[in-house]
Amino acid sequence: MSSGSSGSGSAGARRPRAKRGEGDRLREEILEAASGLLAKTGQEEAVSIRAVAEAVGVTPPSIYLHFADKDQLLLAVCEFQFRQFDEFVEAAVARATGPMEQLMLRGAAYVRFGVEHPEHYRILFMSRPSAVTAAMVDRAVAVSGYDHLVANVQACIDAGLVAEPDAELVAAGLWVMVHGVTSLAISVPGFPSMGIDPLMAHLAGVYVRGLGPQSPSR
Amino acid sequence: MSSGSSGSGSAGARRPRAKRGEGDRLREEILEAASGLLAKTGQEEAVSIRAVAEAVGVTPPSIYLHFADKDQLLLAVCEFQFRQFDEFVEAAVARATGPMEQLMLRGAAYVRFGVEHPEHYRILFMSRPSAVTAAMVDRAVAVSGYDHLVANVQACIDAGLVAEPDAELVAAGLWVMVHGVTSLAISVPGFPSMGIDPLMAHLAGVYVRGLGPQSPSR
DNA sequence: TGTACATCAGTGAACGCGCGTTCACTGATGTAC
DNA sequence: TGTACATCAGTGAACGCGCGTTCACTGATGTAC
Repeated sequence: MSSGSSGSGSAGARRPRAKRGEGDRLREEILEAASGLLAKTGQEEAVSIRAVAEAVGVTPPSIYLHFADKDQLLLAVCEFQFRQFDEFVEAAVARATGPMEQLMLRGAAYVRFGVEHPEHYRILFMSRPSAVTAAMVDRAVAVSGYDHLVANVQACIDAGLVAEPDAELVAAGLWVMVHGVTSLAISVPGFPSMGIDPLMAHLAGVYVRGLGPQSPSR
Repeated sequence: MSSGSSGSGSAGARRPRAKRGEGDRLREEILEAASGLLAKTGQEEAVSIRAVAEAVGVTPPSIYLHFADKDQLLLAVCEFQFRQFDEFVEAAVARATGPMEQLMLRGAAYVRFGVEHPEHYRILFMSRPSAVTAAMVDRAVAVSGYDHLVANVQACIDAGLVAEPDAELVAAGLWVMVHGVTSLAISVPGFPSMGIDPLMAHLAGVYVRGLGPQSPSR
């Protein structure tokens, strides 16, 4: 680490300086490096200004050329993650042939993303709400997953596949289920004992039967 | 803060020294102070050796008379929380007259605890698994909630109230639901838009109908 | 074609801070004779 | 009853560290004349 001389091999090699108009390239590289750090170290605290700078191959003050302070950097990372999450889910859903199949694919993709990128998932849906993130999470949830989910549920209702008429209520319930599976799976070692797929199959079965077109409770 | 002189009023007043045999009293006070800090500040990072010491009214090195290092302190705090959580749920469940009512009360108490003590809940069920906590969470989950839940589900099955014969599977599904509601409620501002009680009622209704004694899917 | 100059991406050294932890110590409490 | 001593709860000062952030700067790239 503190080996002294010229230094080209260490952790992050010094990257070539950007050309005149390409100042924004560093911004993207910073976001990617921060995401990579998150995935690699598995700890949000590992994303420090200094660590990100080193990963990019740049000195800490350079970060401030693109982000006002650490909060703004983390917020941008969060936005970056939301975009990736949304793309992942929409890609998985694209091949569905009907609204119910789409709903199932959506849920499966949601869980898969979370389990495969636990640290990113934590940032998106498990971090403490703070003044700085509140506004953006609010917006991002609206923009990315949630509206798509509500529309998907509404399509199921319109097709007569779901008896409960309140799409928002059903969407909230479905979110609870996929989020519950995902967050327990990445937080509680050994959960679920029977494996994620059997649990998801059980939940989907129960939920579909419980919601299905036979008359609801009242 | 840095007002200088003798200092009796500041944040934590210097507490009287324990009598000869009562060294363990400080240990309890440290755990309570750490829990209090967690609840008051709403941030796990606020629980530093120095902050806890100040809250108790003692100097930082005193902590080391009772805990080998910070990890051991946090682990003990975690244990302390699990005990409180378990007591809370079992107290709420005590008044139930049948296994299904007990199950409902259990779920409601679980969610209530989490919503009322979000930081404690985060520590118990939402923190990153680490080598030091893995063993203890594993044990604590077994000891406190989970076994009780499985037994409760089994009682419902035995009473013919639930058709699915796999108690562990149903218990996992129920945990997913209450955890999903709780953790989204404390992480996503504005969730659920319809309020926790209507959402819980919806989920309970769907789940009970889906699991109920009418024939399961196959 | 050549030179002076503005721009802009990035550097290097330093700041003050709070942290976990260590170490030699102090002084009240209890015990042995 | 009195005195020397062991015990033990806790102190005070200091350590080295990594952090976010700042400031004056450098030197390559492009532009005007």
